[in-house]
Amino acid sequence: MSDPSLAHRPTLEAVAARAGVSRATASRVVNGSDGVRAPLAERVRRAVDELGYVPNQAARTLVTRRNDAVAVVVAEPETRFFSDPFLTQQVRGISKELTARDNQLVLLLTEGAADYERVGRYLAGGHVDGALLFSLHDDDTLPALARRAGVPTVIGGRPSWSDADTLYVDCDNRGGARDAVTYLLDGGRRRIGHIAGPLDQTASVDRLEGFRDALPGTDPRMIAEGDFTPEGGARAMAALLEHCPDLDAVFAASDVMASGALRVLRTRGIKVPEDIAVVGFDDIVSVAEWTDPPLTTIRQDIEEMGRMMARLLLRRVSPSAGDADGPALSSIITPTRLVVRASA
Amino acid sequence: MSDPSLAHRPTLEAVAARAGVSRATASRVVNGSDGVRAPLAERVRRAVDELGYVPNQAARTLVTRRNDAVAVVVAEPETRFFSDPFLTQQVRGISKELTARDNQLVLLLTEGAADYERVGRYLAGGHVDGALLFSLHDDDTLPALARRAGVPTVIGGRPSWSDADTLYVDCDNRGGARDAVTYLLDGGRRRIGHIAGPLDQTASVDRLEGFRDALPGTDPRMIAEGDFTPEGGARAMAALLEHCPDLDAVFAASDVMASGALRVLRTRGIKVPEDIAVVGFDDIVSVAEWTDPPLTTIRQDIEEMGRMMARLLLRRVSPSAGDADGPALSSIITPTRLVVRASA
DNA sequence: ATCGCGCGAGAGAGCGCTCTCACGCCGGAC
DNA sequence: GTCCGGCGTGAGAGCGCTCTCTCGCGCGAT
Repeated sequence: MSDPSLAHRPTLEAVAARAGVSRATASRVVNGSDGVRAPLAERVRRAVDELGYVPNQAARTLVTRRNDAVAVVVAEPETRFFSDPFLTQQVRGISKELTARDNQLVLLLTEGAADYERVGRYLAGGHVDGALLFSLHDDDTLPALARRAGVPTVIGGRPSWSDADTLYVDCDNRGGARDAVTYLLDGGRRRIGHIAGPLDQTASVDRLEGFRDALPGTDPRMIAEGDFTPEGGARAMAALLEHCPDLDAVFAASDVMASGALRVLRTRGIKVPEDIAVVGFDDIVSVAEWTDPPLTTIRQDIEEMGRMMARLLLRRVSPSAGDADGPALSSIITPTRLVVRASA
Repeated sequence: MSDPSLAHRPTLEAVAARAGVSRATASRVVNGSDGVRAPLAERVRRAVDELGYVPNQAARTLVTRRNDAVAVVVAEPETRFFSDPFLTQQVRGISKELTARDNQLVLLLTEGAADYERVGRYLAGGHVDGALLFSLHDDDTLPALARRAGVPTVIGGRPSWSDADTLYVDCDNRGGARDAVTYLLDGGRRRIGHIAGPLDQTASVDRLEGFRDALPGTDPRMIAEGDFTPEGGARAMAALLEHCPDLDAVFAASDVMASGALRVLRTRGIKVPEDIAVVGFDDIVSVAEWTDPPLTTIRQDIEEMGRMMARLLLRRVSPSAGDADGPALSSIITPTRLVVRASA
């Protein structure tokens, strides 16, 4: 309020005056459009420097209808499931990509229905050029909201519905899970249990599918559902042990649940990996490297997934700008990689 | 881009026309200023609803010079130290407070000097009304940058310089540390070591001070410097054990370092808390509750600190708006609380 | 009945920018 | 030498909103 340095912010008009050109020409130079002769352009650039001119984004947005800003919408209740570092890393990737393309990141955290309405209004308000949607549950209304608002979106994680028009970025959950189990099988394990995530999330379902791919016809009691928390992992581990005392391996659908499982095993004096091998999923370093023993897990490049989401969205927002505009945009499934540590 | 629903966004003009009033009156109603007679106001409100009118923020900003947006600037390199959950929680608090006051959160992550320049330009560009600065190191240029840009700021964590004009929010690091050590002393521990954080951060220094308050004249070798990582905590623990084999307690300046320390103790077969008691700091639930044994620690209300930062900034931005405007704004030190779990 | 006052409403001027359009100038073709 | 075409530049019209200023109306006081 009444800040001097904000008050004397030079306008394009001032730059033009100083450079002895019209506002239109100054604008052309500032926006890098060609067709301005070198000496003039140079004069304008000097004036910009001398005055410390910075374009007023509001004025620009008002006429161009572009915000150069993207919303990242995170549905809070679900955030807990995906342990926090996951989100943080993804946001980091998004931020980098957005920055590289001169876009801003507006963070919208929601909790509860009232917030959805607020987000809907915000998106409809045309404040952002696009939105990145996170941690949706099965019948989440957020994508519909965004669509109604006419805001291009990209979703983090495969949504439960299929729709050619819906763009998302996810890792190869199924393939990764398959790899994990295959690795256990290759290591001679035969009685392999699975700690699944909540089955109303596609990631959990896909990982379970992968487990089944490698181990068809598994007794359903070898599969226990957790909730992506350590507690859930611990409970699931206990259940597994109960149904199958001679278990020799477990594949958990997340590192965090695996850490809960490890805890139960340690408490009961069961040696990992000697008695039971454990494989996680995610490779969240702060978890997987610091469990005891360190966790063998399936790595997904979380930050890169973030970058990809941002890139995809930006291309959707302005098809011409992106890379040499390929054909239709499509969802992306990133590969996973087995990272062997000590737990299996 | 050419989106239909964005294209027909109704303007205030349209609302006014539908309600049969002037644009000025419509504006008055939309902005909740009084002095519009009830029936007219009602007509305008109905028109807004029917048309689904949402004010164009860019146009509004252009004239009011207010953005209703706040930047959260996080200096990346340091982020690793404060383990991620810390930041996430704080941002959550900020987001809630901002949302409640109809402000947006623009997230700016930086890494390296080049990014600082970019952030400087952004702040100078007047895109936001204020900035929240995080994880600064000792001679960080960010605050100066923000000041030059004329953007009101609030800093997360006590900065190393003192300056009446600088507002920050931090927890009572010193008092918390003192409480931790006092608790250990009360439990009969006598040979207490300290795993400090990097001493170029005020939080580490303050916690060390608190340690010394409770245990004046401690042999310097009872203090080992870590770096807020589990590895650092582990190394520091090992060093402590070396210099003082009959240690009976450790106060670590962070939960994350404590987790590293616990690991070393477990490896060496030293029982916690029987042989050595361990107290952490932060109470990052995902860490403290899931170490083995669960960590006794000093709790700081991270989310609340985030809220306070936001509130402070908003009051600084528009002194009139805030609560019944108290006198001068001042920095805030929040209390800490000892949380007893199993490790001490 | 006249005057003045105050409140509610409208008219209109920008905020700083982009972009279309018109214009002037220079070079090449006739 | 005249004409045309095209490129480089300037003039000006808004984008959608807020806010000041003015105006008109109805009321109480004289």
